[in-house]
Amino acid sequence: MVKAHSGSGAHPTQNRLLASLSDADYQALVPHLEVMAMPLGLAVYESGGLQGYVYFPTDSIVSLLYVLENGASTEIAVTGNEGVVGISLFMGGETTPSRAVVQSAGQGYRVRAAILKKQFESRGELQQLLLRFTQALITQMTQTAVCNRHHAVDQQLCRWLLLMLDRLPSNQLNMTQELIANMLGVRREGVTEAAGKLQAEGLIEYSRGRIRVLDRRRLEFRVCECYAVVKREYDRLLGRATGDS
Amino acid sequence: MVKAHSGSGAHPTQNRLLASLSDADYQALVPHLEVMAMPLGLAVYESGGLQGYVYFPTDSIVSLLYVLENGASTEIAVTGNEGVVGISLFMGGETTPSRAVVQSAGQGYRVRAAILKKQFESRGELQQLLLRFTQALITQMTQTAVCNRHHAVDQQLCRWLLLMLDRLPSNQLNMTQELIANMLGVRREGVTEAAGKLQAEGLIEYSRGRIRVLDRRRLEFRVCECYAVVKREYDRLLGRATGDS
DNA sequence: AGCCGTCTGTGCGCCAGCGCACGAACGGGC
DNA sequence: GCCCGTTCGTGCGCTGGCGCACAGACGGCT
Repeated sequence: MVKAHSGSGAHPTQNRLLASLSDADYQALVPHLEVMAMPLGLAVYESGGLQGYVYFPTDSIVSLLYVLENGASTEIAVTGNEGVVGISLFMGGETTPSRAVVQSAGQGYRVRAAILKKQFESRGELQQLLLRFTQALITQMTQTAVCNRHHAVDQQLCRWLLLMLDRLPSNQLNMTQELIANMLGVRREGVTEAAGKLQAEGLIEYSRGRIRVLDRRRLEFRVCECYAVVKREYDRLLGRATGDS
Repeated sequence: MVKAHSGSGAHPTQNRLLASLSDADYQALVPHLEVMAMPLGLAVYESGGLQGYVYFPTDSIVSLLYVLENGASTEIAVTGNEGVVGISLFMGGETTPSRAVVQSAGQGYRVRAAILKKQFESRGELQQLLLRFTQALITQMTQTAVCNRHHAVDQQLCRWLLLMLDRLPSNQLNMTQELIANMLGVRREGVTEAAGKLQAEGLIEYSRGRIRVLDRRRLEFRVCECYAVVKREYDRLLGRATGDS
């Protein structure tokens, strides 16, 4: 059952949430962690569907997104190695009306929901950690709502790029403009235009689904306030981040 | 200390969250509840501010809203007698970067955060209830984000009216178009136009900050899917609602 | 080398919502 | 009953993003 040390040297502490557990909580959870490949596009949860696992990304990134009846979609939040996917499984609702899709391929760990839930209910510290993460996630969601309403596409793109970058080992992300458009809930052409601006300014460089961030500093200068608000809350609630400015 | 029976016959069970507590939890909490007037515009929480109380509205309604640096604002979610205001106080973060403002005057109860938190940590059932409520709130927030992005102002107005209606004893709400505009994060003129449409269709009737809903059924027919999604989640997670179609 | 599917750039017309600037209508206070 | 502040209606021009349509450009595959 202990499969925590297989594959390419993956280790549970690569997920910062797991890493900040107390020794007791950590030891209790580790035997139930399974390493898992998270390929691009994998739907970790479906809207309203019952899934039995909770996921801890290490070098992968998962988007929570909502798909409308007419097919239009919007990303609600994004989770990488700083968090956990599937909060509804310990919040008591079992499911949510949104999807969770792997946006950046990599690895992660998963635990059976029942096991995590049991530990959630018994161990105070694990619970507090998960709840604080949930609150951070809420901040990200609300800020997304506000940003959707008030800010222009190119600023939203900046925000999104920085969110991804914070959760990525390198400064390169594999993502077509079409996909980004789905995330931001805008037209693909809108992304082309916004990305064109950023490229012209020398902030990024991309071709055919491969984006490299050249100047993170200036990206942070160009982004709307929303990014900093979210970042600050994550740092405050979960401790200082790594891939940082 | 027992101030639960003062004023105009207010009773804790008028808040549905309190009403659905087990007898033990309820009895433990009641001595610490204080009746409280919730006048229009009262800022129950300020962004980032430390407030010592958690609030349970009875016939009042509180908006969670986010104010941008330039003064523009957007409502994130709305809470009435079905819930509680101040989740960050038991989620572990103590505060959030958003405001909470009374949108519809009335009464409510408040408890010192420390007391609620203690019971949250000891009593399993109270905790589960609050967490399920939190998840419902998250659904409302995400749906707001999506609706902001994809739906027209008049549909959003329908959604908003229905949300308020569900939390109000009557079919009348006191709210200027200016205020509604702040909530929806749009121009006042946009609300004038949208409200004009609804009035022309005979769905509502309003004058000088007083809106009466004449035909709730048709309002539900006109609203976007977002309302039903949220409603369904609230019903699923918190039990069947009252002010219902 | 050549092909073909994917990805990106661009150019329309269109419309919703914005920002601004008034004017009208209502209603409470003296 | 009058006045004045609040609330609501309306008419601009402007812009950002949408929907559509098509052309170039890159890259993997045979």
